[in-house]
Amino acid sequence: MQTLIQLLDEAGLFTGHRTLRRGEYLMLAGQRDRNLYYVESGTLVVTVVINDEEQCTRFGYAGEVVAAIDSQVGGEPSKFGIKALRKSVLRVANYGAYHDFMRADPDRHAAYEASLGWLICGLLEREIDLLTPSPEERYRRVLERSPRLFQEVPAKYIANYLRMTPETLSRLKKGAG
Amino acid sequence: MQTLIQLLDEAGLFTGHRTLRRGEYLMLAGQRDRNLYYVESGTLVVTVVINDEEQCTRFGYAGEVVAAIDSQVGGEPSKFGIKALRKSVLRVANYGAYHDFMRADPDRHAAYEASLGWLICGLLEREIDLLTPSPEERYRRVLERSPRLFQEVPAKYIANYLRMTPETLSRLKKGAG
DNA sequence: GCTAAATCTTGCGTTGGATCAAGATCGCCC
DNA sequence: GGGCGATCTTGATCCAACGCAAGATTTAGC
Repeated sequence: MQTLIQLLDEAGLFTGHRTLRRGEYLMLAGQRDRNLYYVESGTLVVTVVINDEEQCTRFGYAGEVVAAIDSQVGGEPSKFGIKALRKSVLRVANYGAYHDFMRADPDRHAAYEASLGWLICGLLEREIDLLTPSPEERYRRVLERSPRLFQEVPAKYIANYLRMTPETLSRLKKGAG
Repeated sequence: MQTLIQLLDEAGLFTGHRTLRRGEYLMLAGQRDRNLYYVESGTLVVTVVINDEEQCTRFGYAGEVVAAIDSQVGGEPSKFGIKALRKSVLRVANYGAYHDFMRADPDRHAAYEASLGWLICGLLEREIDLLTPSPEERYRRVLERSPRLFQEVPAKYIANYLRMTPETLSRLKKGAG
């Protein structure tokens, strides 16, 4: 079966590559970004600044697609920034072109809508994680669902993502294996 | 301009009414529900059970539409329950029929996709609220954006929604006007 | 309108996670 | 592969929010 990325590639939607060093920003909060990025290698983090603190909202692993979703929907500058956690190589496509391409064919259109549905389910899951009162419970929930997170992302980002300090996460790891 | 509800009504999509007493459940978590509900009057709360505790994830006010979104997308039983906070009257439509109706016409289809987009933006906003570390800040963020919440929903539900105890919310109200 | 129940407020003791600090370890870059 | 900055661990202290309880107030239902 053909992957989405192969499909986009054959359709000539990718306009180029982008290489990021560790710590380099793909985009800053407050900017309008009209692209979609396929992560060929590396790891990205999507952040939002709350009270002058950078908070992690999700991660982009190799093989995944990232974009400033809120900016594509509302047309406004995005609230989110995206930063490379290590040297990363991305393929770039225009989001509007992707959008039009997906809507041009009934099957692709259905796939596009399905992807929105999964995105929504992911956000609902994330909301449940964040509503979970105990740090240990949050840790265990996410550990079970996203093993990749703990393999590829430095602990201090995981701690921030889990709404706790790095110290607390470190103690949880020790206690709960 | 014609509202979405008028459109659905004229298309004959509403199959009936449902009246709920205060405290009565429209649906329980773990059930599959294939309907969409228009809130004619009253107020609903969407909850999820975490560690035997009911947590509020959002509210349904008069004039709004609620549904077990995750259940419509994944086809699985929903993680969410929906309860009436007061006597409420709903109009009921089959979600699949609504879905097909919206996809049958290009304009409606575009409106349907736009509604998914706004849903996503709302969930992103909610994530930012929940990531906000200080209870006072969370209170002020939501107060500014959702005045209706504080008019129509008992404080203990608001406190739960804001990830704090009713006591803490009560003290914040006193302090911050 | 009256009554009962649910909700909200306020005070106070407790505590879990934050903060601060110091040392150990990791891993990136040259 | 070695040096060094960044990250991670561990311990000690602190404080903001929680939990409990009791009284005031509101609201629902008859």
